Amino acid sequence: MATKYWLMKTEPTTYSIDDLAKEKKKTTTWEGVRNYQARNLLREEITKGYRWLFYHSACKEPAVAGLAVVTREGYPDFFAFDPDSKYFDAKSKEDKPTWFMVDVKLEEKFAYPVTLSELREQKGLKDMVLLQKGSRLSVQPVKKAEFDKIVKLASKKSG
DNA sequence: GCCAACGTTGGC
DNA sequence: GCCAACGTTGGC
Repeated sequence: MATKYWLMKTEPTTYSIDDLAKEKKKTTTWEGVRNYQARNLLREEITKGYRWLFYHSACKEPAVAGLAVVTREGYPDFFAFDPDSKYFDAKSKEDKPTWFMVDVKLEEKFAYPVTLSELREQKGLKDMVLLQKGSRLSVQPVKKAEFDKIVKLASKKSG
C-alpha cells in the first residue's frame, strides 16, 4: 500500500505557506525539485488526494506550518524548459523530461506551527524521515500515525 | 556564518 | 567504475 502522507520542504523566503494562502484557489505548481530521489517520488508515488505536511526549512524556526493536498499527480516540470526560469535545465527535453512536479492546494495554515524542536520531543516521531541525521530530501514519506500526531499537536497548541 | 552530511561531477 | 573535489542543504 502506497503511503498517502508526505512532507514537503520549502524555504519560506522562497515560498511560504502565506504565499500559498494568497494564491488563486490556494493552489500552486510545485516546481523546482531538482533531486532524483525526490523526482522519483513525485513521478511515481504521489497522486491526487494525497496529503502533505507543509514544512518551512532553513529559517529561524523550522516548523510544520500547515497542511496541503495534492490536486494534480506528477507531470513534467515545464519550468525546466524555460530559459528565463531559475529552474531551467537544458538537459531536460520536452519529449523526455528529466524533472517532474505536482500541483498542491492549501488545506490549513496552522495557527501555531509545530516546530522542529517540538517534533524532536515526541517519542512517537523518532523514526520520521525528517528527524534522521543528514536527512535532506525535500519530498518525504510520512506514516499515517506521524501525520495524525502532528495534526493533533497543532490543534492542541491552538486550543 | 559554520559545518556536517549528502549528492553530483569529472578525471583517470 | 572509482573516488576526490566541489556544490548544496539545512540545522544550529
